[in-house]
Amino acid sequence: MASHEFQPLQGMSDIHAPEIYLWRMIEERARTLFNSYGYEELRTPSLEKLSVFKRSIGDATDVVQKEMYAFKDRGDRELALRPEGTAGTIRHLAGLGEEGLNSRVFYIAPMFRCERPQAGRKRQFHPVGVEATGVPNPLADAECIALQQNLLEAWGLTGSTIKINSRGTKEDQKLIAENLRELLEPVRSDLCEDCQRRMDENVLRVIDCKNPTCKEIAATLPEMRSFMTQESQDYLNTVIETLSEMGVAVEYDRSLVRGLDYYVNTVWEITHGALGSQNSIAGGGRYEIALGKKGVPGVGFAMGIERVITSLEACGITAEQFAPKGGTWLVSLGADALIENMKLARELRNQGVRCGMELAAKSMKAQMRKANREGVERVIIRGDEEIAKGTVIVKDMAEGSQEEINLRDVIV
RNA sequence: GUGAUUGUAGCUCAGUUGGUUAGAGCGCCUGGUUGUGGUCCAGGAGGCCGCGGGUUCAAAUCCCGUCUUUCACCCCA
Repeated sequence: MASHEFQPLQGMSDIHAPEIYLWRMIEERARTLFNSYGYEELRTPSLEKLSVFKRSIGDATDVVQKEMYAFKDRGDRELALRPEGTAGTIRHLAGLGEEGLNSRVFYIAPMFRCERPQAGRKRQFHPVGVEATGVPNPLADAECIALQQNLLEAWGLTGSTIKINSRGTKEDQKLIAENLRELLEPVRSDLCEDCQRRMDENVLRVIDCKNPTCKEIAATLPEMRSFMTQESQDYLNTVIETLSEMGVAVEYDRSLVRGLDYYVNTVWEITHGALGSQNSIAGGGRYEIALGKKGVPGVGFAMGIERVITSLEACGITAEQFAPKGGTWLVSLGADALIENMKLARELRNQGVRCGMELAAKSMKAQMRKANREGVERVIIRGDEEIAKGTVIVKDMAEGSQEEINLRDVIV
């Protein structure tokens, strides 16, 4: 492990057993649930034209400006590894014409961001996300959040909180920004350095600054929604009320903003206490993404599998619980038995039995030790005697008992 | 990008103020009489002490660089 010759790149990891079984559980249950909601799986390329991300995520966002793996290929084309899933998904859907403007798709795929790794942040990370396109409808937003709630339940994850807010329409956002700047200007020098910068670049972010002084100042500001049109306020209220009807608990959070440019109206976030500084396991929201001539309206979310796993582990859910166990181990005594067991293993495996055997000539003791470590339920022992008689010895590993039976009785 | 932090056997870690052949536990392998696991006992294999420079008679130990780990800021999943 010390030699970096065998290490993956910084912030990237090999996902192997037993952890992989937790990944598979998460992915399988997500696919099943998405299917029940009528979502189709979509796999877009990991590499896209840089412009796909610039236009949808926002040219000025940190994600685009300093976090993307962007480069020119041999043909001098500007490309980037996807830093998130929505842009590529919408690129695909927009290309479908009318049909794409009313679709439901999900993805489970690696994304890349060249940042300094830290708890809950890898350079290659794996969100599971959904996108539902269609004209803005608060019921669609509510259903999307309800789906997410179902997903958490399916995984067995408890102790998370769903926070919700609205950023209003694009027009509202302009008004909000203007008003906030005006209100903040007199106290500009009291804000932290970052927030003074944010005032010019992205005022909304001042609202969710962690700095105590900024927090105090933010608390004195009117809620964002007070600058929105009545229609926008009603939209948010309908989402919250619908969720309440459906029995999904959400928490209105006036300081929730989220960073990507494409968000309009509803935005939400799911946090979990086990996570540390990067405490959000999921983010979502309604968006309006301009690609080509038309804007694609939709709603969606992304949940980081790495962060979900950290949260699950805090709930006492481990990968070992999902590791395959049981099955049969074949012990061979002598060269003939080895070949005979190769044939028997094949038949058992064809029947779906998890079946293993040592392929090299090893002592019986070594073979039994291996069987024990594999955690199999039974061991089948064969030597020259048994082959001559057409029998096998079957040993129950938990009981320690064994009996000799006919070979043909092994294969049901 | 900024600021800390880590790096010694497969894994978790010891390694004293620089000083002989670098240790432990777990794991692994082989045995404990003919073909029987999990417990026990005995033995064994396995280390460019992250990498590259430097200081020194002497470096795992001190200095510099580099890569990596972990954590925080920024930002986000």
